[in-house]
Amino acid sequence: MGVTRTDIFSTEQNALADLAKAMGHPARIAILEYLLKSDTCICGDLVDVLPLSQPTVSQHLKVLKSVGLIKGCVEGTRVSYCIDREKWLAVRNQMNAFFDL
Amino acid sequence: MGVTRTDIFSTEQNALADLAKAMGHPARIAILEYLLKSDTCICGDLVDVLPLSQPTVSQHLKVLKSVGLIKGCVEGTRVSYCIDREKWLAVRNQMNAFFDL
DNA sequence: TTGTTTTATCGTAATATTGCAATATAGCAA
DNA sequence: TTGCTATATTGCAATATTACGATAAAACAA
Repeated sequence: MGVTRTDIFSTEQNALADLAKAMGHPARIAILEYLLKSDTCICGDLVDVLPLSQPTVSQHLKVLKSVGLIKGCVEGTRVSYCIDREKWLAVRNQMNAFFDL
Repeated sequence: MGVTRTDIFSTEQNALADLAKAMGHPARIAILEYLLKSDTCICGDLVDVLPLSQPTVSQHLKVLKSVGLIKGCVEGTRVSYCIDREKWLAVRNQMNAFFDL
């Protein structure tokens, strides 16, 4: 019915699935790659770099933020996003653990 | 419009996103975990193990097979699925490379 | 104050996903 | 052949996702 049965799975299974889902769009992969490269954590540039509209980029950023992979730092009128390094390492370990099962 | 703009991203970005997307459902995580544990690569049991209908399980298996994470081995009326170990290692490396960027 | 810039949100249309009942298909047994 | 078992496919309804134009909100400049 278009709705995922999260209730019948473990917290860990849902968490891993949510992370994977957030990474399950090429635009979000591109955004993560861009943020990984630029430690300066620029945001508005993403709209220039990606051939997507500003609302669409904003939407993708929201998805990535919702799972904690990135953080938004407000700086005046601008919001500069950056990788949440702590979460990033945690997710890396989570992925490693899964693929080493 | 519900349709992902794959054309504006690289093959690598789309490939990684497709893999993540396939992993982006708790039922598919559960299926992968089950197949990782049972080297005997049973299939029909998945329908008993998971509180999902047979068509739904079959659908999830199809998604995992489409990205190559699992293989289906026909054995009479039964089809026993198993992890594609070669692909599994490749994906693990792909993920590692991404998270080590 | 009024403008400008930047980002977020709203509203909407098109498409995708999820889940299941019903049915089809394939292999085997009798 | 018929019947049984196991899996795949079809069809459908409900919901989710994607994308973008329009607009709102927030901070700053003049």
